[in-house]
Amino acid sequence: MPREVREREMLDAAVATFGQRGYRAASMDEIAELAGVSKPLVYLYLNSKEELFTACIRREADALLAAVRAGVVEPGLAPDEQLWSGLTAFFAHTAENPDAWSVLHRQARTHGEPFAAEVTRMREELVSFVTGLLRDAARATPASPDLADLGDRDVVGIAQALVGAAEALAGWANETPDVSAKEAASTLMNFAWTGLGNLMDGERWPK
Amino acid sequence: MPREVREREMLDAAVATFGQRGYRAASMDEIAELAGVSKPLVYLYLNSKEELFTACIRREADALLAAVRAGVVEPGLAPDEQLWSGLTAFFAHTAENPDAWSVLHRQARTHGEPFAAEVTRMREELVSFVTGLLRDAARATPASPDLADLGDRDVVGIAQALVGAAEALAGWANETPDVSAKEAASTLMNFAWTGLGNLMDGERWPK
Amino acid sequence: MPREVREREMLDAAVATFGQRGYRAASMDEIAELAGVSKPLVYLYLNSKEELFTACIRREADALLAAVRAGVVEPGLAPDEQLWSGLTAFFAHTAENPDAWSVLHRQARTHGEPFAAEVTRMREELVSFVTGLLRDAARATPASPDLADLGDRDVVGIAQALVGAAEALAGWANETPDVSAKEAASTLMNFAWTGLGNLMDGERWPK
Amino acid sequence: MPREVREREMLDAAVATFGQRGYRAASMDEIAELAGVSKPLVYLYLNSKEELFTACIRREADALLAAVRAGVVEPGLAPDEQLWSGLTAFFAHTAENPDAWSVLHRQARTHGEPFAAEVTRMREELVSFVTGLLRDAARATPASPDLADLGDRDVVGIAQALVGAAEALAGWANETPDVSAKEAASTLMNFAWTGLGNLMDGERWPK
DNA sequence: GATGAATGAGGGTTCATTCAT
DNA sequence: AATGAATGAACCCTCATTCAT
Repeated sequence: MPREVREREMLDAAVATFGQRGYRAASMDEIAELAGVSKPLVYLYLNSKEELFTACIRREADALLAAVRAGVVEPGLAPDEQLWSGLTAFFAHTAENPDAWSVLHRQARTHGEPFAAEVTRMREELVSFVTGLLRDAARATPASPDLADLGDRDVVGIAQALVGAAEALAGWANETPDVSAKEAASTLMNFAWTGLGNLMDGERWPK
Repeated sequence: MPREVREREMLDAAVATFGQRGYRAASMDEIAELAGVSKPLVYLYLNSKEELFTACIRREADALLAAVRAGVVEPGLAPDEQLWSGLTAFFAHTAENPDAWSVLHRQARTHGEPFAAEVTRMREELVSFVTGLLRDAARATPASPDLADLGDRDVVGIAQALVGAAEALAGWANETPDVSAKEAASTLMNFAWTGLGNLMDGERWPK
Repeated sequence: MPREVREREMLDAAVATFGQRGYRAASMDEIAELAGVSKPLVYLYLNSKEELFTACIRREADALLAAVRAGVVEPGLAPDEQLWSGLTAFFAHTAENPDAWSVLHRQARTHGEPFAAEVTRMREELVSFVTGLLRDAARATPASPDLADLGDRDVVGIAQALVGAAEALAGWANETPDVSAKEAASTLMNFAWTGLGNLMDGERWPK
Repeated sequence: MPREVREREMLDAAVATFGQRGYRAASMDEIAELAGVSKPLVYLYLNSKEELFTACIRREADALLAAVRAGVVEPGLAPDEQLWSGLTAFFAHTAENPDAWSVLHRQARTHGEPFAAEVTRMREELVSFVTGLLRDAARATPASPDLADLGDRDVVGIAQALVGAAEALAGWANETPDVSAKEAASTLMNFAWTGLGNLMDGERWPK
């Protein structure tokens, strides 16, 4: 069997095992067995547990970023609709790849460097993606005094909050039966776009 | 030395060690040494690593809940101001107890049952606390058609999103220099109460 | 059983195993079994294979040096008789501790730093011990133009040769039946003190 | 590429690797890579690690013996000058082939049978070569009562000591900067031919 | 003549846990 | 109330060796 194929199978097995057991609790034995190969082959191809885990993180981070970007490509949409598209793609992807999501959201950030750095990279790309959306939206609103008086730090903070809310909802949606990606995205838009204050007054998203 | 005191010292040492190393990487040896006692004594008082970790989680979850509740007790406040108080207390507590926060937010949820259950319990109490606030607020807004048409699931989802956003901001605030609890709370209120849509239009919290 | 005793037993087992198998081929399992303890206890007391081996080398090097020095203490002897005493003690010690001798002469010098350094230290002490003897002898021979025109390097070289010859004879004596320490020492004195050129002419040591 | 050439390249690589790493630490992977061939080819030609190492030892032992014999062929020389020639050749060869010398002197004798036997064979040939020289020399000294009263065992012991001294000096010369083969040989002749007792009295070799 | 793919076996190290005192 | 001594089990990693092509 060609190396490339085997290597992908190993990564699949590793993501599943790491996602379910955690980095430390996952054993190379279990990963090898799940991949249907012997342990030495895993080492031959991926060198060490650390490199294997890093390779998992990188692959899944790239896949998630790609999924979100792909979900938002339709041009000419209003900013809130773009955001909604991205969120829907995000929730759909995490729901379809729960082990990968566990690796990224839980395991990788819990086991120190050099793993956290990989996820921080992804998170920063998501955050900058969101801040881009927000700034675009602000520019497109003529009456707006822009987001200028919020300051860069506030904007980043808000994006962090949005990503964190999305991540929490992803976990909740995965554990709650029958919550579709669209429903999760709508819930989040209600919360994040409309704002609690206006929800109180009966407003809803989409208006 | 009385048992109760020793036990608290052990839990302190355990929270610090688990928080910094993670559940698996923390060794009973290290915890015992940090607590200044011999390993068999740890076992005598706390039975096993699993029970020790569970005790840590439970103690810190209760402490965090208590801190948030204590931050909100002033009666007669407007709902948004109550929310702001609770968030401020939350951010202050997590900033002052980073190891405890690491145990609750990262470690406990990363290492499967029975630990995740403890955190889920805490999270659900936070969520129900927040939903209570929201429902109270809605009742206090006469013009509101209440939150009724949102459905229970939406309300819970929104609360989950709020808690998730708060958790993400807590992490970000801990890693970013000089972000005070009040600043984090204000950022979150801007995001969560005002809503992104209205931020675009120049609105800010507090109005 | 008290720690000190156990530790000595472990070192005994380790010297035997390292001496017979070599550093790499000796397994911690075998050493532990020969010492009658479990492997973790070996690690608890001696930390690692490397430290264990180093401890063996150090202990045996010190023991050998002490044996040689003890063999030479009689004051007032002529230099050649002092040398003969030291050599006899050396051959007796190596014959009685063949595993220790293997560790020092073969294993330690074959497995790079930091082991070789320990043996180099011992060898240098032996060499400086021998050069001391030689210089004393030269001073005590009034007619001698001293060893001055030999230069320091020649003296060290000669001492190295003597130690090397002794080491080779030790190996040969251990493998050849019924070669006593005294016989080996006498053979070496014939070679080293009398010199081949004079042996040819029928001279012998002692004259 | 013809088999013979490939095989020599493999042995070269193996001698270098074994000499530097030691028998156990050298891996077939590293040897194959250094030889520029795939691992199965090494097995095809040399069957196993053990046989490969044995082949290395045999080749280098023969080369060293040949070098010493070649250094001594000039007929009609005095016995001490013949000995000096042989030693010079020995020191020159070991200095030019440090990896080979490491294999013979250190590695081969440190890793038990069947390797030690190969070196013992070589050593015995050296010893019998030297005893031949000595006996020839004794016969050529009319006044000498021959070496008869030394007994065979003494002669062999003396030859062992000489070879051991030469080996020790070879190691010392390799580690000490700027010690030429001739200098090492002269130092050894001073020691071995003249004898320490006469060095004390100011004698030197050559007289 | 030559190799990419693959593995059984074994070694160093760590750790949660217990027993006798 | 407290500990020094000890271990079974498991984990990461390496390596000599083979097979199909």
